[in-house]
Amino acid sequence: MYTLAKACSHHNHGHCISDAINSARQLCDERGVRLTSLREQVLELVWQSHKPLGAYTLMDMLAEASTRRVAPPTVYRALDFLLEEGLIHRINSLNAFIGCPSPTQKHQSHFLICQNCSVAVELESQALNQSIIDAAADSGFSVTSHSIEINGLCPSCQASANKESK
Amino acid sequence: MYTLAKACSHHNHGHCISDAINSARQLCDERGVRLTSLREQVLELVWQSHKPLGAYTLMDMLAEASTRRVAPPTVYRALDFLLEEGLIHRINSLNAFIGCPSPTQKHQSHFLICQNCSVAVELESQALNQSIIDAAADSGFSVTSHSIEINGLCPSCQASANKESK
DNA sequence: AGAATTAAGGTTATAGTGTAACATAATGTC
DNA sequence: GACATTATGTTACACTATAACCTTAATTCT
Ligand SMILES: [Zn+2]
Ligand SMILES: [Zn+2]
Ligand SMILES: [Zn+2]
Ligand SMILES: [Zn+2]
Repeated sequence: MYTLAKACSHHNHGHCISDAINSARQLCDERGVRLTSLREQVLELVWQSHKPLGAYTLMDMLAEASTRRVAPPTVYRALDFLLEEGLIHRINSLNAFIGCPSPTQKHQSHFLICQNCSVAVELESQALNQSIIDAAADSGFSVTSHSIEINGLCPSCQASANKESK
Repeated sequence: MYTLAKACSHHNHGHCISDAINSARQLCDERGVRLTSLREQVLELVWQSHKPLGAYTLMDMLAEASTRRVAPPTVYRALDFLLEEGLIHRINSLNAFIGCPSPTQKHQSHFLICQNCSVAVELESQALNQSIIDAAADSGFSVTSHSIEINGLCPSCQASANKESK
């Protein structure tokens, strides 16, 4: 799991990409599912940044990279596969997709989303998970999945905002 | 705030509707904003059930009720107003809207959504709110808003499922 | 290896969701 | 009533996602 501080500040992002691709290959191999070149290419495009990207943006990037036209179903099918295998998540409030840094551990989609720089990072909190389970149980609700999307400002954008206001 | 048990079982739903309309009128009056007949009509349609409804469904209901054609911007503008005033919420994972039973108290959008009967009810948990604030603070993230969408089975659908499997 | 089967991707068309831009009507202010 | 403001009507379009059908590639089974 990457920290928010890392994702929204300067870092060697090549490592993020190669780590994601490598663990995806291993994971797919272990599960006996096929990480085809198209799927890998889409995963790599998703990982170009820590910002969620829309399907049509990915489609354009794909078209640009391969000098051939790409139609929506092509990218959506790849995205469906990646979602299914937990290699990416979908941010519902943005209609956008982002790479998962820890696809081997099954987990729910919980995100911090900076409304200034658009960076989104996963939030992992056992206390938060427990709060959800408890709250649902109080209502007699049986939980199968949940998503949390928290909007606000990442540390670097808070710093910029403070400078501005001085 | 309605309980989940009430919303997903038989109850006098007329009360839900009239309560919602009455408090909306009062709230808009106090705030000096106009609950026009169109806005009130959309609010009433949203409250026809405890299930989130899409904008186009509402548009069709509106057209059917008023024997005149209604275009998307008409319903979206009414929905925007109702969202702005906190009279309804948007369920991002469903692209749908649902009435808020407690619009006078400002709060975030936290929902339990039954994947069987589609009923969605708000979840109010101070512990959950605190968990979010704490988890975000740990990352140095400054929160402005958040939404939680929990999918699963409501009590009555759990009961039905148990019967089925016997 | 060759045939049968399955999985993945290509292609076209269309469904579903949401807005921009501009015109008209209603409301509020002086 | 003149004027500014707000709300709604209208048309056209942008963005997001899927259905249906066909072709190609990979896997499986003799
Ligand atoms: Zn990175
Ligand atoms: Zn930021
Ligand atoms: Zn009710
Ligand atoms: Zn149910």
